[in-house]
Amino acid sequence: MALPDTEGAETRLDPRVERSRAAIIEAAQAAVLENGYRGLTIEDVSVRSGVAKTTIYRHWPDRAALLVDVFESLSTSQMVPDTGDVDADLRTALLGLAEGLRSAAWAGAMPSLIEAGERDDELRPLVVSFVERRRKPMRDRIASAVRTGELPSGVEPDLAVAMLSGPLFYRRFITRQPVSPRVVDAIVITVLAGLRA
Amino acid sequence: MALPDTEGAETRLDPRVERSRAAIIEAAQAAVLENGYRGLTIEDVSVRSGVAKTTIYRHWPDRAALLVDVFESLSTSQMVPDTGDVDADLRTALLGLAEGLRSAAWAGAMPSLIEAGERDDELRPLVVSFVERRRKPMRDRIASAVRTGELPSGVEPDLAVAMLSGPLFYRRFITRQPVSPRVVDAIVITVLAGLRA
DNA sequence: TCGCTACGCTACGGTAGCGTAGCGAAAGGC
DNA sequence: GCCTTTCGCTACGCTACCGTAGCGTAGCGA
Repeated sequence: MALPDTEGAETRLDPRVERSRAAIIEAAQAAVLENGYRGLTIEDVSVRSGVAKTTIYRHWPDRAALLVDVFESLSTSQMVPDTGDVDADLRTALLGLAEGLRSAAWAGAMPSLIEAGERDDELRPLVVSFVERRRKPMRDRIASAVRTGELPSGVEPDLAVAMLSGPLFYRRFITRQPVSPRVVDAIVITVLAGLRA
Repeated sequence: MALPDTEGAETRLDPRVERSRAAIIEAAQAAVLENGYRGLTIEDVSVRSGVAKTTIYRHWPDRAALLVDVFESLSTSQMVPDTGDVDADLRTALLGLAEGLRSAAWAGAMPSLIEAGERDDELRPLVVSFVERRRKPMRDRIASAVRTGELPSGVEPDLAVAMLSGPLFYRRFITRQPVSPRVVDAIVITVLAGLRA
Protein backbone atom coordinates (compact mmCIF):
# COMPACT_ATOMS: atom_id res chain seq x y z
CA MET A 1 0.00 0.00 0.00
CA ALA A 2 2.78 2.37 0.86
CA LEU A 3 4.81 0.61 -1.75
CA PRO A 4 4.55 1.93 -5.27
CA ASP A 5 7.04 -0.53 -6.72
CA THR A 6 4.40 -2.99 -7.84
CA GLU A 7 3.40 -0.49 -10.43
CA GLY A 8 6.31 0.26 -12.72
CA ALA A 9 6.54 3.78 -11.34
CA GLU A 10 9.85 3.56 -9.53
CA THR A 11 12.47 1.31 -11.03
CA ARG A 12 15.01 3.11 -8.90
CA LEU A 13 14.69 0.27 -6.43
CA ASP A 14 17.49 -2.12 -5.74
CA PRO A 15 16.80 -5.20 -7.86
CA ARG A 16 17.40 -7.34 -4.82
CA VAL A 17 14.58 -5.59 -3.03
CA GLU A 18 12.33 -5.94 -6.00
CA ARG A 19 12.98 -9.65 -6.26
CA SER A 20 12.44 -10.24 -2.58
CA ARG A 21 9.21 -8.34 -2.51
CA ALA A 22 7.85 -10.11 -5.56
CA ALA A 23 8.72 -13.53 -4.16
CA ILE A 24 7.17 -12.64 -0.83
CA ILE A 25 3.92 -11.36 -2.28
CA GLU A 26 3.59 -14.34 -4.57
CA ALA A 27 4.20 -16.77 -1.74
CA ALA A 28 1.81 -14.87 0.51
CA GLN A 29 -0.88 -15.04 -2.14
CA ALA A 30 -0.48 -18.79 -2.35
CA ALA A 31 -0.57 -19.03 1.42
CA VAL A 32 -3.82 -17.08 1.62
CA LEU A 33 -5.40 -19.18 -1.12
CA GLU A 34 -4.47 -22.29 0.79
CA ASN A 35 -5.16 -21.38 4.39
CA GLY A 36 -7.36 -18.33 4.32
CA TYR A 37 -6.47 -14.89 5.50
CA ARG A 38 -6.20 -15.92 9.11
CA GLY A 39 -3.91 -18.76 8.17
CA LEU A 40 -1.27 -16.47 6.75
CA THR A 41 1.92 -16.73 8.79
CA ILE A 42 5.18 -14.95 8.18
CA GLU A 43 7.13 -18.12 8.77
CA ASP A 44 5.10 -19.98 6.20
CA VAL A 45 5.67 -17.22 3.68
CA SER A 46 9.35 -17.33 4.44
CA VAL A 47 9.55 -21.05 3.71
CA ARG A 48 7.44 -20.83 0.55
CA SER A 49 9.32 -17.88 -0.89
CA GLY A 50 12.81 -18.86 0.17
CA VAL A 51 13.19 -15.37 1.61
CA ALA A 52 14.42 -15.08 5.18
CA LYS A 53 11.87 -14.17 7.78
CA THR A 54 13.94 -11.18 8.84
CA THR A 55 13.85 -9.82 5.32
CA ILE A 56 10.08 -9.93 5.31
CA TYR A 57 10.06 -7.86 8.48
CA ARG A 58 12.45 -5.43 6.85
CA HIS A 59 9.74 -4.60 4.31
CA TRP A 60 6.54 -4.98 6.24
CA PRO A 61 6.12 -4.00 9.87
CA ASP A 62 3.78 -6.89 10.65
CA ARG A 63 1.42 -9.54 9.33
CA ALA A 64 -1.46 -7.13 8.81
CA ALA A 65 0.53 -4.86 6.53
CA LEU A 66 1.59 -7.77 4.38
CA LEU A 67 -1.98 -8.95 4.16
CA VAL A 68 -3.08 -5.57 2.90
CA ASP A 69 -0.59 -5.76 0.05
CA VAL A 70 -1.64 -9.30 -0.76
CA PHE A 71 -5.24 -8.22 -1.12
CA GLU A 72 -4.26 -5.31 -3.30
CA SER A 73 -2.13 -7.54 -5.48
CA LEU A 74 -5.19 -9.64 -6.23
CA SER A 75 -7.14 -6.66 -7.44
CA THR A 76 -7.97 -6.92 -11.11
CA SER A 77 -10.58 -5.12 -13.12
CA GLN A 78 -13.05 -6.65 -15.48
CA MET A 79 -13.46 -5.24 -18.96
CA VAL A 80 -16.99 -5.00 -20.31
CA PRO A 81 -17.32 -4.44 -24.05
CA ASP A 82 -19.65 -1.85 -25.53
CA THR A 83 -20.75 -3.05 -28.93
CA GLY A 84 -24.12 -1.34 -28.78
CA ASP A 85 -25.83 -4.65 -28.04
CA VAL A 86 -26.25 -4.69 -24.28
CA ASP A 87 -27.48 -8.29 -24.16
CA ALA A 88 -24.40 -9.57 -25.92
CA ASP A 89 -22.09 -7.33 -23.90
CA LEU A 90 -23.47 -8.49 -20.58
CA ARG A 91 -23.35 -12.08 -21.69
CA THR A 92 -19.68 -11.66 -22.55
CA ALA A 93 -18.98 -10.00 -19.24
CA LEU A 94 -20.76 -12.69 -17.26
CA LEU A 95 -19.01 -15.47 -19.14
CA GLY A 96 -15.75 -13.81 -18.13
CA LEU A 97 -16.89 -13.59 -14.55
CA ALA A 98 -17.87 -17.26 -14.53
CA GLU A 99 -14.51 -18.20 -15.98
CA GLY A 100 -12.80 -16.20 -13.26
CA LEU A 101 -14.91 -17.80 -10.57
CA ARG A 102 -13.86 -21.18 -11.88
CA SER A 103 -10.13 -20.60 -12.07
CA ALA A 104 -8.77 -17.15 -11.20
CA ALA A 105 -6.66 -16.51 -8.14
CA TRP A 106 -8.98 -13.83 -6.82
CA ALA A 107 -11.84 -16.33 -6.70
CA GLY A 108 -9.86 -18.63 -4.46
CA ALA A 109 -9.21 -15.70 -2.18
CA MET A 110 -12.83 -14.58 -2.22
CA PRO A 111 -13.90 -16.53 0.89
CA SER A 112 -11.08 -14.85 2.75
CA LEU A 113 -12.16 -11.48 1.47
CA ILE A 114 -15.70 -12.15 2.58
CA GLU A 115 -14.56 -13.23 5.99
CA ALA A 116 -12.28 -10.22 6.30
CA GLY A 117 -15.09 -7.92 5.21
CA GLU A 118 -17.30 -9.33 7.92
CA ARG A 119 -14.90 -9.31 10.84
CA ASP A 120 -11.92 -7.10 10.24
CA ASP A 121 -12.58 -3.39 10.57
CA GLU A 122 -9.21 -2.52 9.15
CA LEU A 123 -9.58 -4.67 6.06
CA ARG A 124 -13.24 -3.95 5.32
CA PRO A 125 -12.75 -0.79 3.26
CA LEU A 126 -10.12 -2.61 1.25
CA VAL A 127 -12.50 -5.45 0.51
CA VAL A 128 -15.29 -3.12 -0.47
CA SER A 129 -13.10 -1.18 -2.88
CA PHE A 130 -11.75 -4.43 -4.26
CA VAL A 131 -15.27 -5.57 -5.13
CA GLU A 132 -16.29 -2.12 -6.29
CA ARG A 133 -13.48 -1.99 -8.83
CA ARG A 134 -14.64 -5.21 -10.43
CA ARG A 135 -18.28 -4.24 -10.35
CA LYS A 136 -18.11 -0.78 -11.79
CA PRO A 137 -17.64 -1.58 -15.50
CA MET A 138 -20.74 -3.74 -15.61
CA ARG A 139 -22.79 -1.19 -13.74
CA ASP A 140 -21.62 1.54 -16.10
CA ARG A 141 -22.49 -0.54 -19.11
CA ILE A 142 -26.00 -1.06 -17.80
CA ALA A 143 -26.37 2.63 -16.99
CA SER A 144 -25.39 3.52 -20.53
CA ALA A 145 -27.94 1.06 -21.90
CA VAL A 146 -30.58 2.75 -19.81
CA ARG A 147 -29.55 6.13 -21.23
CA THR A 148 -29.72 4.91 -24.81
CA GLY A 149 -33.11 3.33 -24.18
CA GLU A 150 -31.86 -0.20 -24.68
CA LEU A 151 -33.10 -0.91 -21.19
CA PRO A 152 -36.16 0.67 -19.56
CA SER A 153 -35.57 3.80 -17.54
CA GLY A 154 -36.76 2.19 -14.31
CA VAL A 155 -33.80 -0.17 -14.21
CA GLU A 156 -31.37 0.41 -11.35
CA PRO A 157 -27.88 -0.53 -12.52
CA ASP A 158 -26.79 -1.46 -9.04
CA LEU A 159 -29.60 -3.92 -8.56
CA ALA A 160 -29.24 -5.27 -12.06
CA VAL A 161 -25.59 -6.12 -11.39
CA ALA A 162 -26.63 -8.00 -8.26
CA MET A 163 -29.27 -9.92 -10.17
CA LEU A 164 -26.77 -10.90 -12.85
CA SER A 165 -23.66 -11.59 -10.79
CA GLY A 166 -25.33 -12.69 -7.57
CA PRO A 167 -26.55 -16.06 -8.80
CA LEU A 168 -23.07 -16.95 -10.02
CA PHE A 169 -21.42 -16.08 -6.71
CA TYR A 170 -24.22 -17.93 -4.95
CA ARG A 171 -23.62 -21.11 -6.89
CA ARG A 172 -19.87 -20.89 -6.63
CA PHE A 173 -19.52 -20.12 -2.93
CA ILE A 174 -22.77 -21.00 -1.21
CA THR A 175 -24.10 -24.10 -2.89
CA ARG A 176 -20.80 -25.04 -4.54
CA GLN A 177 -22.46 -25.86 -7.84
CA PRO A 178 -20.84 -25.38 -11.25
CA VAL A 179 -21.04 -22.02 -13.00
CA SER A 180 -21.18 -23.22 -16.59
CA PRO A 181 -21.81 -21.13 -19.72
CA ARG A 182 -25.25 -22.72 -19.87
CA VAL A 183 -26.03 -21.30 -16.45
CA VAL A 184 -24.74 -17.91 -17.51
CA ASP A 185 -26.98 -17.89 -20.55
CA ALA A 186 -30.03 -18.79 -18.53
CA ILE A 187 -29.34 -15.98 -16.09
CA VAL A 188 -28.69 -13.33 -18.71
CA ILE A 189 -31.79 -14.24 -20.70
CA THR A 190 -34.07 -14.42 -17.69
CA VAL A 191 -32.89 -11.27 -15.96
CA LEU A 192 -32.86 -9.10 -19.05
CA ALA A 193 -36.31 -10.31 -20.02
CA GLY A 194 -37.48 -9.54 -16.51
CA LEU A 195 -36.02 -6.06 -16.54
CA ARG A 196 -37.85 -5.30 -19.78
CA ALA A 197 -41.20 -6.68 -18.65
CA MET B 1 -22.94 -34.89 16.06
CA ALA B 2 -22.79 -38.10 18.02
CA LEU B 3 -24.77 -36.29 20.65
CA PRO B 4 -28.54 -36.51 20.39
CA ASP B 5 -29.18 -34.51 23.52
CA THR B 6 -29.73 -31.28 21.66
CA GLU B 7 -32.91 -32.75 20.36
CA GLY B 8 -35.19 -33.66 23.20
CA ALA B 9 -34.73 -37.34 22.53
CA GLU B 10 -32.81 -38.34 25.63
CA THR B 11 -33.54 -36.43 28.80
CA ARG B 12 -31.86 -39.24 30.71
CA LEU B 13 -28.74 -37.12 30.74
CA ASP B 14 -27.31 -35.73 33.92
CA PRO B 15 -28.58 -32.16 34.15
CA ARG B 16 -25.05 -31.02 34.88
CA VAL B 17 -23.92 -32.42 31.58
CA GLU B 18 -26.79 -30.81 29.79
CA ARG B 19 -26.04 -27.44 31.29
CA SER B 20 -22.34 -27.64 30.51
CA ARG B 21 -22.90 -28.66 26.94
CA ALA B 22 -25.43 -25.94 26.34
CA ALA B 23 -23.16 -23.28 27.79
CA ILE B 24 -20.24 -24.54 25.75
CA ILE B 25 -22.11 -24.62 22.46
CA GLU B 26 -23.56 -21.19 23.05
CA ALA B 27 -20.17 -19.73 23.86
CA ALA B 28 -18.59 -21.48 20.90
CA GLN B 29 -21.23 -20.02 18.61
CA ALA B 30 -20.45 -16.55 19.86
CA ALA B 31 -16.74 -17.20 19.42
CA VAL B 32 -17.20 -18.30 15.81
CA LEU B 33 -19.39 -15.29 15.05
CA GLU B 34 -16.69 -13.06 16.45
CA ASN B 35 -13.49 -14.60 15.21
CA GLY B 36 -14.43 -16.92 12.40
CA TYR B 37 -14.16 -20.65 12.39
CA ARG B 38 -10.39 -20.62 12.48
CA GLY B 39 -10.45 -18.30 15.44
CA LEU B 40 -12.28 -20.75 17.65
CA THR B 41 -10.11 -21.80 20.58
CA ILE B 42 -11.01 -24.09 23.42
CA GLU B 43 -9.59 -21.73 25.96
CA ASP B 44 -11.65 -18.86 24.64
CA VAL B 45 -14.77 -20.98 24.84
CA SER B 46 -13.82 -21.95 28.35
CA VAL B 47 -13.56 -18.33 29.42
CA ARG B 48 -16.75 -17.25 27.67
CA SER B 49 -18.82 -20.12 28.99
CA GLY B 50 -17.38 -20.30 32.46
CA VAL B 51 -16.91 -24.01 31.92
CA ALA B 52 -13.50 -25.47 32.70
CA LYS B 53 -11.33 -26.35 29.74
CA THR B 54 -11.00 -29.90 30.97
CA THR B 55 -14.75 -30.31 30.94
CA ILE B 56 -14.88 -29.29 27.31
CA TYR B 57 -12.35 -31.99 26.51
CA ARG B 58 -14.45 -34.46 28.43
CA HIS B 59 -17.23 -33.95 25.90
CA TRP B 60 -15.40 -33.29 22.66
CA PRO B 61 -12.16 -34.95 21.65
CA ASP B 62 -10.78 -31.84 19.95
CA ARG B 63 -11.51 -28.48 18.42
CA ALA B 64 -12.74 -29.93 15.13
CA ALA B 65 -15.44 -32.00 16.80
CA LEU B 66 -16.72 -29.03 18.71
CA LEU B 67 -16.79 -26.99 15.53
CA VAL B 68 -18.92 -29.61 13.85
CA ASP B 69 -21.50 -29.36 16.60
CA VAL B 70 -21.43 -25.59 16.46
CA PHE B 71 -22.20 -25.65 12.76
CA GLU B 72 -25.01 -28.11 13.31
CA SER B 73 -26.46 -26.01 16.08
CA LEU B 74 -26.79 -23.14 13.64
CA SER B 75 -28.77 -25.20 11.21
CA THR B 76 -32.29 -23.96 10.81
CA SER B 77 -34.78 -24.57 8.07
CA GLN B 78 -36.82 -22.01 6.25
CA MET B 79 -40.54 -22.47 5.90
CA VAL B 80 -42.05 -21.55 2.55
CA PRO B 81 -45.83 -21.15 2.49
CA ASP B 82 -47.99 -22.70 -0.20
CA THR B 83 -51.05 -20.55 -0.67
CA GLY B 84 -51.45 -21.36 -4.34
CA ASP B 85 -50.00 -18.00 -5.33
CA VAL B 86 -46.39 -18.71 -6.10
CA ASP B 87 -45.44 -15.05 -6.49
CA ALA B 88 -46.69 -14.17 -3.04
CA ASP B 89 -45.19 -17.29 -1.50
CA LEU B 90 -41.75 -16.63 -2.92
CA ARG B 91 -41.95 -13.03 -1.87
CA THR B 92 -42.73 -14.11 1.67
CA ALA B 93 -39.88 -16.60 1.66
CA LEU B 94 -37.40 -14.07 0.33
CA LEU B 95 -38.47 -11.46 2.84
CA GLY B 96 -37.75 -14.03 5.52
CA LEU B 97 -34.39 -14.78 4.01
CA ALA B 98 -33.52 -11.08 3.89
CA GLU B 99 -34.55 -10.70 7.51
CA GLY B 100 -32.31 -13.61 8.45
CA LEU B 101 -29.42 -12.18 6.49
CA ARG B 102 -29.82 -8.96 8.39
CA SER B 103 -29.97 -10.35 11.89
CA ALA B 104 -29.89 -14.12 12.35
CA ALA B 105 -26.99 -15.92 13.94
CA TRP B 106 -26.46 -18.19 10.97
CA ALA B 107 -25.88 -15.18 8.74
CA GLY B 108 -23.05 -14.00 10.93
CA ALA B 109 -21.53 -17.43 10.69
CA MET B 110 -21.99 -17.61 6.93
CA PRO B 111 -18.56 -16.23 6.02
CA SER B 112 -17.03 -18.92 8.17
CA LEU B 113 -19.17 -21.54 6.52
CA ILE B 114 -18.09 -20.29 3.11
CA GLU B 115 -14.47 -20.35 4.11
CA ALA B 116 -14.81 -23.80 5.61
CA GLY B 117 -16.56 -25.04 2.49
CA GLU B 118 -13.70 -23.78 0.38
CA ARG B 119 -10.76 -25.07 2.39
CA ASP B 120 -11.75 -27.74 4.87
CA ASP B 121 -12.37 -31.14 3.36
CA GLU B 122 -13.82 -32.48 6.57
CA LEU B 123 -16.30 -29.65 7.02
CA ARG B 124 -17.34 -29.25 3.38
CA PRO B 125 -20.09 -31.90 3.37
CA LEU B 126 -21.48 -30.35 6.53
CA VAL B 127 -21.60 -26.94 4.92
CA VAL B 128 -23.23 -28.25 1.79
CA SER B 129 -25.95 -30.05 3.73
CA PHE B 130 -26.45 -26.98 5.90
CA VAL B 131 -27.15 -24.87 2.84
CA GLU B 132 -29.15 -27.61 1.20
CA ARG B 133 -31.52 -27.83 4.12
CA ARG B 134 -32.35 -24.16 3.88
CA ARG B 135 -32.65 -24.21 0.13
CA LYS B 136 -34.89 -27.19 -0.33
CA PRO B 137 -38.27 -25.71 0.68
CA MET B 138 -37.98 -22.90 -1.84
CA ARG B 139 -36.88 -25.24 -4.58
CA ASP B 140 -39.77 -27.54 -3.82
CA ARG B 141 -42.23 -24.68 -3.91
CA ILE B 142 -40.97 -23.65 -7.34
CA ALA B 143 -41.09 -27.21 -8.59
CA SER B 144 -44.68 -27.49 -7.49
CA ALA B 145 -45.54 -24.25 -9.26
CA VAL B 146 -44.03 -25.68 -12.41
CA ARG B 147 -46.17 -28.78 -12.04
CA THR B 148 -49.35 -26.78 -11.60
CA GLY B 149 -48.49 -24.62 -14.58
CA GLU B 150 -48.10 -21.48 -12.52
CA LEU B 151 -44.60 -21.30 -13.89
CA PRO B 152 -43.53 -22.41 -17.40
CA SER B 153 -42.31 -25.96 -17.74
CA GLY B 154 -38.85 -24.88 -18.84
CA VAL B 155 -38.04 -23.38 -15.44
CA GLU B 156 -35.33 -25.19 -13.52
CA PRO B 157 -36.07 -24.88 -9.80
CA ASP B 158 -32.43 -25.08 -8.88
CA LEU B 159 -31.50 -22.17 -11.08
CA ALA B 160 -34.53 -20.19 -10.07
CA VAL B 161 -33.52 -20.43 -6.43
CA ALA B 162 -30.08 -19.12 -7.33
CA MET B 163 -31.59 -16.21 -9.25
CA LEU B 164 -33.83 -15.30 -6.34
CA SER B 165 -31.52 -15.87 -3.37
CA GLY B 166 -28.20 -15.16 -5.07
CA PRO B 167 -28.64 -11.39 -5.37
CA LEU B 168 -29.45 -11.14 -1.66
CA PHE B 169 -26.39 -13.10 -0.60
CA TYR B 170 -24.37 -11.06 -3.07
CA ARG B 171 -25.45 -7.78 -1.58
CA ARG B 172 -25.09 -8.97 1.99
CA PHE B 173 -21.67 -10.59 1.76
CA ILE B 174 -19.93 -9.37 -1.36
CA THR B 175 -20.87 -5.74 -1.79
CA ARG B 176 -22.08 -5.29 1.79
CA GLN B 177 -25.16 -3.36 0.71
CA PRO B 178 -28.50 -3.44 2.51
CA VAL B 179 -31.03 -6.16 1.73
CA SER B 180 -34.22 -4.19 2.22
CA PRO B 181 -37.77 -5.28 1.45
CA ARG B 182 -37.67 -2.94 -1.52
CA VAL B 183 -34.74 -4.85 -2.95
CA VAL B 184 -36.54 -8.13 -2.33
CA ASP B 185 -39.58 -6.93 -4.21
CA ALA B 186 -37.54 -5.78 -7.17
CA ILE B 187 -35.83 -9.15 -7.37
CA VAL B 188 -38.99 -11.21 -7.08
CA ILE B 189 -40.83 -9.16 -9.67
CA THR B 190 -37.97 -9.12 -12.14
CA VAL B 191 -37.00 -12.77 -11.89
CA LEU B 192 -40.53 -14.12 -12.03
CA ALA B 193 -41.33 -11.92 -15.01
CA GLY B 194 -38.17 -13.14 -16.68
CA LEU B 195 -38.98 -16.76 -16.04
CA ARG B 196 -42.38 -16.33 -17.67
CA ALA B 197 -41.11 -14.45 -20.70
C1' DT C 1 -27.54 -40.57 53.68
C1' DC C 2 -24.26 -42.37 50.68
C1' DG C 3 -21.99 -43.41 46.48
C1' DC C 4 -21.17 -42.14 41.85
C1' DT C 5 -20.30 -38.88 38.47
C1' DA C 6 -19.32 -34.57 36.61
C1' DC C 7 -17.00 -30.61 37.49
C1' DG C 8 -13.34 -27.03 38.68
C1' DC C 9 -8.67 -26.16 39.31
C1' DT C 10 -3.72 -26.26 38.87
C1' DA C 11 0.09 -27.73 36.64
C1' DC C 12 2.14 -29.70 33.03
C1' DG C 13 5.09 -30.61 28.41
C1' DG C 14 4.91 -29.43 23.75
C1' DT C 15 4.21 -26.69 19.43
C1' DA C 16 3.61 -22.68 16.53
C1' DG C 17 4.10 -18.27 15.64
C1' DC C 18 5.33 -13.54 16.80
C1' DG C 19 8.72 -9.90 16.24
C1' DT C 20 13.84 -8.56 17.43
C1' DA C 21 19.01 -8.55 17.62
C1' DG C 22 23.45 -9.12 15.75
C1' DC C 23 26.77 -10.73 12.53
C1' DG C 24 28.99 -12.16 8.37
C1' DA C 25 28.37 -12.81 3.36
C1' DA C 26 26.96 -11.39 -1.05
C1' DA C 27 25.30 -8.46 -4.52
C1' DG C 28 24.57 -3.85 -6.62
C1' DG C 29 26.00 1.01 -7.54
C1' DC C 30 29.50 3.98 -9.08
C1' DG D 1 37.61 -2.49 -7.18
C1' DC D 2 35.77 -0.21 -3.27
C1' DC D 3 31.67 1.02 -0.48
C1' DT D 4 26.97 0.62 0.70
C1' DT D 5 22.94 -1.79 0.98
C1' DT D 6 20.51 -5.85 1.33
C1' DC D 7 20.21 -10.38 2.53
C1' DG D 8 20.54 -14.97 5.06
C1' DC D 9 21.19 -17.15 9.25
C1' DT D 10 21.03 -18.30 14.07
C1' DA D 11 19.43 -17.42 18.35
C1' DC D 12 16.39 -15.32 21.23
C1' DG D 13 12.28 -14.12 24.65
C1' DC D 14 7.47 -14.06 24.62
C1' DT D 15 2.63 -15.33 24.05
C1' DA D 16 -1.18 -18.25 22.85
C1' DC D 17 -2.97 -22.50 22.56
C1' DC D 18 -2.89 -27.42 22.41
C1' DG D 19 -4.34 -31.62 24.86
C1' DT D 20 -3.40 -34.42 29.36
C1' DA D 21 -2.97 -35.79 34.32
C1' DG D 22 -4.29 -35.78 38.95
C1' DC D 23 -6.72 -34.28 42.84
C1' DG D 24 -10.34 -32.47 45.63
C1' DT D 25 -15.17 -30.82 45.67
C1' DA D 26 -19.97 -30.46 44.79
C1' DG D 27 -24.23 -31.98 43.01
C1' DC D 28 -27.46 -35.54 41.62
C1' DG D 29 -29.92 -40.10 42.07
C1' DA D 30 -31.32 -43.93 44.75
